[in-house]
Amino acid sequence: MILIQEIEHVELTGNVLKNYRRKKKILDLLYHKETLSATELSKKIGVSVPTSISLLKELSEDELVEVRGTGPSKGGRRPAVFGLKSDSIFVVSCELGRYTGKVGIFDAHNQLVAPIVKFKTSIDDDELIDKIYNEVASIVRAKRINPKRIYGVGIAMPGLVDEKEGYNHTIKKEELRNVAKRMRTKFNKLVYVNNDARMQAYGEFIFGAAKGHKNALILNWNWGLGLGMILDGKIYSGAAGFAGEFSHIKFIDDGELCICGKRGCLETVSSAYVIIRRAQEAVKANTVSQLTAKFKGRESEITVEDIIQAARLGDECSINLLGEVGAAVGKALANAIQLLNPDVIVLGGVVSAAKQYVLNPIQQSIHTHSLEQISGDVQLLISESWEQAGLLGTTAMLFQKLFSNMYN
Amino acid sequence: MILIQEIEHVELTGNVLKNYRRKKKILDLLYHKETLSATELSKKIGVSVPTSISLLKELSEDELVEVRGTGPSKGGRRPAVFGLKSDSIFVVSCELGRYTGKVGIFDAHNQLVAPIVKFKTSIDDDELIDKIYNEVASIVRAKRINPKRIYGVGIAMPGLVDEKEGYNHTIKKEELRNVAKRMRTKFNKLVYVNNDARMQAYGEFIFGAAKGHKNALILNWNWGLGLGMILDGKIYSGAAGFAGEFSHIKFIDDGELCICGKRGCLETVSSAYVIIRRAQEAVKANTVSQLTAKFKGRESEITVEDIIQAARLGDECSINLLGEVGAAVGKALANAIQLLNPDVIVLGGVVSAAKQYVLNPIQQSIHTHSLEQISGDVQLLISESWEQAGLLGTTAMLFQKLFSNMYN
DNA sequence: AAAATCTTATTAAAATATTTAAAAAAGATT
DNA sequence: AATCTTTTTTAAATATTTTAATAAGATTTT
Repeated sequence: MILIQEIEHVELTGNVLKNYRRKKKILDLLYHKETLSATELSKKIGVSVPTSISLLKELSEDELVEVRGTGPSKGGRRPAVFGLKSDSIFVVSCELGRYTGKVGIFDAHNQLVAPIVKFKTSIDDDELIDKIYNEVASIVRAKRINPKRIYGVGIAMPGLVDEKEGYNHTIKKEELRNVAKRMRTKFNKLVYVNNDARMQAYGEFIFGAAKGHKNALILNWNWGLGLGMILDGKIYSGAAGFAGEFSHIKFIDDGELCICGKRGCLETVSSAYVIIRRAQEAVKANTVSQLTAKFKGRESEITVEDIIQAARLGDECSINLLGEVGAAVGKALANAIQLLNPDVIVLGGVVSAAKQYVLNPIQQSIHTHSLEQISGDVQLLISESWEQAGLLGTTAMLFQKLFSNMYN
Repeated sequence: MILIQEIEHVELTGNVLKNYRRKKKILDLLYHKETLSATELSKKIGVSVPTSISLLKELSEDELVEVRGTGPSKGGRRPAVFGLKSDSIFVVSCELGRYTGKVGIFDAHNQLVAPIVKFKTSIDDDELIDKIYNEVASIVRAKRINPKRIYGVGIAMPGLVDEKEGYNHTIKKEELRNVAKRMRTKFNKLVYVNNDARMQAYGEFIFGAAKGHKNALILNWNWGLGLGMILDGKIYSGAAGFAGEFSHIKFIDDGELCICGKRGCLETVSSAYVIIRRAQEAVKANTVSQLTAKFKGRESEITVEDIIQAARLGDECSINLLGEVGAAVGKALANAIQLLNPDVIVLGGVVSAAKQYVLNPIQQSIHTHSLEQISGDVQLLISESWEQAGLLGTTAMLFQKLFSNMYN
């Protein structure tokens, strides 16, 4: 079975290597296109039709590819179209938050084989990998999946993650930082680790609101503000994998002290935490607000959702609060737009649920702070599938790694 | 002759196409590596040694490649090494400034065949293309170059340039904006047009201070501030080709009115023009300064070089002036660092000649305004070959286009 | 509506290209 | 000088493309 060699590090040469690369390329093309005919494939991989057909025959024998009916024609015999075989290639994708994790098994059509499983954990959890493994094992048992058909495992996690090394610099215990290595030891599969905002960005790029936009900024607006960037159609990670640290962009000279040790970071003005704190303060100060009526005396229970809900019901205090943080984020985004000239910006995370209450001030702020020629064509959207974005991004990345030719 | 087909748009198929691609790949590898053996090439292009040798034989017959001696060995027969033939492939590179242009003919070893020629022009000059053509023609005559051996012509020019279309949106007359088309009509060669800051960035990346750094920011600090970005080893242009508009990043709320119509752009604080104006004002106000002594009554003659020169001689007024603009640029760069996590920043342009008088305040400012983890490893350098950076970048880009496989 | 014609896909066989394996050449190392 | 290594060449084996033939369906004509 051809894909396994990626793990076993078998050195391929000559014709065997050529064959292996071509097959991977076919799998990759089918992963992205769903179905293709032998003729189309022959053009895309640069071989003649007979060769293309013989490669497809071999892939069918490996049970990786199957005929999925006939395609359309514009006046001739209709072609047989090929696609990835269902139930033959799976990957495991996991996304971690501050206190929880979720994991799912996906097939080559990016479909979940069972509902996403949630569990309590954190990036500093000693048993993180074991927990993931156990959750996966129980899905595998329940759905009677052949474990050999699982080809890769990926994690999207908060922190300063170096994708190449699979290293999370934010994990406290030094010996636990090499996440990729721990995963490989436990699963013995292809492993991929990256930052959550970047994987969400990739998910939105491949399947969501940023689909088809080669230059997209995707903001994960939560307790921090993580900016995932798709530049020239690829995830951008920066020199050390630290790109997109939007949270700690200097926003106000001599502003409030931030957890990072600097003053006036964007995070100190517009994180979900700050929004809640400001709402709490307003309630404590008896400001006229629906929140005061509802939460007076138990301010610590206020959530971002509550504030958004109040805004929807016309609460001026909440609307103003969301407007102010929106304007701040918009100003910061304007700089990013000026620098990167994206064609779309997608908002995700708890705060983005506020929709027009943050969209409008952001849009306004972008107009004020950047050149019309550059920002004029930027679409500003809210993610419609943020729950799955990170998992789907990780899945797509795993398949890409699986089907890519590392040599070249 | 194989390369000409790129211009004639001959549709290649099957083995002919395969052969053509492989030859291009060999040329590309030799352009970047200077010399390679048949064995090394066979590995890099994925064919066996006999095939590699036969391809090299064909390229030799086309006079594109030649044996350049024998390579080293670690205990066996020494390999013949191949390289691009001198005097057989040339390109024309042109760089425009606000009021002047310079042009040179380069061989495949990136060497000038004659000194750079300078001439007066602007991007709005009706006869721009004719002027370039005539300058090239006279070099061709003087050096007896076979015009058929010139395979491409490139221009690096100021303005909002869309690289894909070869369109400069900043040119006033609508009908002159399609620069690539005008060039193709006149020269009938492969044509490449891009923004000057981006081409200088590419030059620094391939040959200069940013060499080997896959994520580099290169600042063209002149009348405007253009930021050329190398991200993941490629020039980054953005969705519409407008990326890197550093000049008009919002820097001061409700600041000075900028030519772009907005207020408080970085350009209004730290362009070469602003530096000169502030020096002039200081002289008019009889500030204690070497400049006052030298230029009182003829303030309009002050140049940036004069200010830098004064700073070098210890003039406190000039040192402070450069320090202030440096701090401003540093603060803006800090945001870019936070977003993009580059591994090197290179400064070029007239103001960068001030060396430590701007470097130190920039460095200081970066430290203050960005996370140590991200900015800690960033090198801050001054270009040592800015005069040629744009031309060399354009040259490298032309060869890359020439040797790349457009289909794929 | 059936037959003829056109298009495109697939298969088969011949022609060509490429790789593999073995031999020869050239130089390095012992 | 003998042995080892690596490159280059050669010839046999294999793979791939090309060309031609066949198949299958679409379109047009009768």
